[in-house]
Amino acid sequence: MPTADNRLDTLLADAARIFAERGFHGTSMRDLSRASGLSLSGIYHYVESKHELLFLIQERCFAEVIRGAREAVAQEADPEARLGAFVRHHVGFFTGHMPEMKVLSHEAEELTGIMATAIRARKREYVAFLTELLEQVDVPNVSPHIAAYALFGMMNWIYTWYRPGGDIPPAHLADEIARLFLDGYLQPESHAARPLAASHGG
Amino acid sequence: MPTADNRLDTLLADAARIFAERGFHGTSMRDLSRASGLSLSGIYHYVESKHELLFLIQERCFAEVIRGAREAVAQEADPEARLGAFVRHHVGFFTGHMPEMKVLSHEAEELTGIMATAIRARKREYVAFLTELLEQVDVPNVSPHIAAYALFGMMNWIYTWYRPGGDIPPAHLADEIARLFLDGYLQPESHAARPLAASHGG
DNA sequence: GTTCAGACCGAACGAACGTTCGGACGGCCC
DNA sequence: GGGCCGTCCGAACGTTCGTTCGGTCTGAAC
Repeated sequence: MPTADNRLDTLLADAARIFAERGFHGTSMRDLSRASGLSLSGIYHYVESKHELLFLIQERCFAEVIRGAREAVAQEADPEARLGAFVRHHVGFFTGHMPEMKVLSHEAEELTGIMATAIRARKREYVAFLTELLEQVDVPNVSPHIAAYALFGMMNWIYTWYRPGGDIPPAHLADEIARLFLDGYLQPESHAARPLAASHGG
Repeated sequence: MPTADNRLDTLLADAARIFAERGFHGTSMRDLSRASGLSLSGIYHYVESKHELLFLIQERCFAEVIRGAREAVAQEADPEARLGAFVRHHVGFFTGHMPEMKVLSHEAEELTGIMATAIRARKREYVAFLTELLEQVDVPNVSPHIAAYALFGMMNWIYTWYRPGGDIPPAHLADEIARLFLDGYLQPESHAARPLAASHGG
């Protein structure tokens, strides 16, 4: 017998899965009814609108990924290590929550009004957090602004090609992306052996 | 007096702009009618369906970006320089054709059947081209497969944050991304002065 | 002057959409 | 046992959707 909270949780999980598969506009409330086992009108007992479903998925996902990132980064002292921890956490979280993170990445422009404002604030918070980490690593002539968005691009693009359960383990993907961003593709030997890149064993 | 070819060209350009603004599913044929100056039924004189509009935008865009990439790469002999040329061309093309490239990146899963097959073939061709360039740069312990998608992520994510006409010139963005991918964020001095990174003046 | 094809439009089609409404059912309180 | 609230549903609402149909207009061909 499901509690009210559980019911909303599973409804959001189902909705995230279908939104990820067919897109927000490509999904009908009838699709969600079929997927969740609730009737069409029954869904409206838990949310006020289709847009609120999208909002709740994005809001909860942002809250969780931001909290996890702060925890992961707090365990490192060295600026480079903190940066590496952020990347590995983000990629790990992404591969572990593909539907929600795809909905977060791909349906970023579907909300309007107060819901859009709230999500934009979360996004600014998360981007600012990464930007600060980048600024604390002292490198000359590099824009932390561009670097932040380039890094998010490397990481968020995952949803377009990566399939969990394939032949790339999530931890390996996280290490590769962290190493690519920090050391670059040309990867001089002097850096290939850095503790950061080697700490997860390749 | 517009010729038939011109009319289709401007229709596709208008459609790409609106698709980029509101998304494929978020755009109605009535929106396109308003934006193009054609009547609702008049659009169907040029295309058979809304999906064919999307297909033509994507097919033409892929053809153009692939042709341009081959040209740009052909002018360099050194593998690293060819890789850099690919990145700078892709980013330059992206910033110069934002609506079409956003539609290409963001509406990649909306087509079905024979149209989807054709676009997927183009995509495979383009990804394979970059993968070959990556393989010709001899670096140990790096997966060209992951590197290709990471690089496309850095570059294609542009549409979510970059605004042409802002304070980042397209050429500067292209240089920064090329440098980030090749040398990494930590960018040791030994590589900061490499001819490739310096060739476009930073 | 008639024919004809290409370019284009107004009005309408059936289907699908998000949402609403009135009510049914079951357990808890008094 | 009667009232009540939370949970959930079937049926329908009005709107919007992609697409179609029957037509008009223009300019070239003969």
